Amino acid sequence: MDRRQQKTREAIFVAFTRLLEKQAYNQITVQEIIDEANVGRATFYAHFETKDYLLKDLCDELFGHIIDTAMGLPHTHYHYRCGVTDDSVFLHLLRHLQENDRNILSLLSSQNNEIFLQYFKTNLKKLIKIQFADAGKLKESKLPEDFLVNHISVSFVEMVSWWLHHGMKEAPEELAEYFETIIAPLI
Amino acid sequence: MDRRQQKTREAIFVAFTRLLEKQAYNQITVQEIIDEANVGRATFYAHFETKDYLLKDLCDELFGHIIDTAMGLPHTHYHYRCGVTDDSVFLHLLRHLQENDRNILSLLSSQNNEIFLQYFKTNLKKLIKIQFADAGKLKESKLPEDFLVNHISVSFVEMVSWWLHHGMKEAPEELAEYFETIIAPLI
DNA sequence: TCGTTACCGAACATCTTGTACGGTAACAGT
DNA sequence: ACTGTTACCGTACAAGATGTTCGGTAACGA
Repeated sequence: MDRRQQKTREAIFVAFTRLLEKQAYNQITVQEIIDEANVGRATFYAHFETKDYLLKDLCDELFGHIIDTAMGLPHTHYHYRCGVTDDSVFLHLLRHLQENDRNILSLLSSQNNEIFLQYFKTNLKKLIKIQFADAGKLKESKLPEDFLVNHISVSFVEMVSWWLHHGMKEAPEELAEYFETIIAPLI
Repeated sequence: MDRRQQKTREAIFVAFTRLLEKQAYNQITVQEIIDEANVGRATFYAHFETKDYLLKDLCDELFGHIIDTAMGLPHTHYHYRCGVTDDSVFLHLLRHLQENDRNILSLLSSQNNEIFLQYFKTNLKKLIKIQFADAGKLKESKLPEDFLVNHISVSFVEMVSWWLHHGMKEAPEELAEYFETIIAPLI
């Protein structure tokens, strides 16, 4: 890919991220983005059809990356005794988040957090569905598998949201235990 | 209050709701709202400062109503045996939802559902916090009370969301049992 | 009946959006 | 090093949205 394209795309992402940390998504205009990114108007539209597509592409990069690395991990045994094993996907995700890769934490705790939490959930759901499908873990439960996958994904993401809004006082390991407590009885 | 004001306000709410069922919130313009509601431009701005405030007022009416009626109920004993008692707040809410009061279901299952789910969560959290504070139920748990209140609220609302997106096949009673299954072990 | 007030409709300046086009310079491949 | 390609810039533009103003009309409550 042309180096010029890469730079422009990156500049727009960075500018957009900076704006998202300060303002509500709805209030951000394309004009502000191109001013902040210092690119021409036509250039912006050559890269992204609309502001919404820019958001989508940004999120695909952010969460695609996180989930993909988690995909590579060996599948965890969730109800393995009472504790959380060291290679738990969830603990891995929490640690990964704590590193604030690509300012993902700033976005997840900004006033636009709902948008990003939604993308997070969607991607996490895929991950969990695959993990459970491979492991064949949920057959025993009385609850529909689909319901359970949804519940687990949502619970995790919302726990992260809660964590952020309380100053991230807990260590990832402690949070993982919380999660174990609320999920383990179900599987 | 002047009857003219009531009618205008109601007309705008109805028009706005109709639009929200078809379009994304971001795409809806004030122009469309006043066309659909058949009111003058100046009139709209006399009632609502911005589109965002209109949304806020609408949600306050929708969820304020639902939660207020639930507030009036006697507090439920959640871990009362294994079953859900007939006067469970959650079952009450589910039944109330099923009646589709004020088209709240259309909004909760529209493409704008995230917005409304968020308002739902916020209001439900208040309700649960009060119920638990009065009953003093959560003292025994290892989890922080705040975390637990959040988890319960979020789980309920997301369960409703799941329900809607699957065609509402389950009866409220059945859903209430699902909820009991995922929450009861915690309290 | 009468003073008040909500509404209408039109006009308005200002901003945003998305597109178009010619000129310039960075790029990739030979 | 040369050359054709292509991404970018700057400017301009039409179309439409926003939020406000103002005088006239009619519904309202007392």
